[in-house]
Amino acid sequence: MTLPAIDFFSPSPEVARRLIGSTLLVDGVGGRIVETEAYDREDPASHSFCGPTPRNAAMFGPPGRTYVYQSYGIHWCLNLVCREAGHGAGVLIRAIEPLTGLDMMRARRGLDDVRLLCAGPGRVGQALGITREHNGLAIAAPHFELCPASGPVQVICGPRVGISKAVEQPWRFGLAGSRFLSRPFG
DNA sequence: CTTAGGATCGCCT
DNA sequence: GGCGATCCTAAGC
Repeated sequence: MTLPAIDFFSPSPEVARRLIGSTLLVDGVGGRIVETEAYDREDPASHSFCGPTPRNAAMFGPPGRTYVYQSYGIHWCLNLVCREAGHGAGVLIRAIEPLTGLDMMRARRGLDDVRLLCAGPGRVGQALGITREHNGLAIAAPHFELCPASGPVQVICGPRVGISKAVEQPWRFGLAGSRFLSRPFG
């Protein structure tokens, strides 16, 4: 029994919840999404809060595409754009349970521990080989594979991580009981 | 042109 | 729990 495909025109918290349990591959490497965060316009913690800029342009583009940004000059982080074009909403992929292409991910990360391969947005980017070249691409395009969960998924939520504003919004979502989260839920 | 700071990570104590 | 890495962006002068 397969759930319907994710509607990226939906509000970002809804998409973030729906993405939990989905399988994401980039050039055949990846696994099951176990942690996401939603961001939206009118959200002080969002890159889109101050309006469109060259950097966040993809976030104001069509839904169902990627928004890739670099964090702290080091880490590449992957988002999926939500809502209608021009709105400025997205979902940050924070953690993945590694399933496919383990050796490739180990090589890219320089680690053996499967638990740490994709436990955090920067780690996800490194393990999946995400770079600026991946910014603004359709998630339905050849290099990507996104398959909805094949059954019911138990999702938990809590406050987002690593932000100083709008911390109270419980827009972080996770797969209940997963050992591949970037950190436990409160 | 200059500058401050960030949706993080890894290593230190 | 704290801090340095490391670089790009955006805003200010």
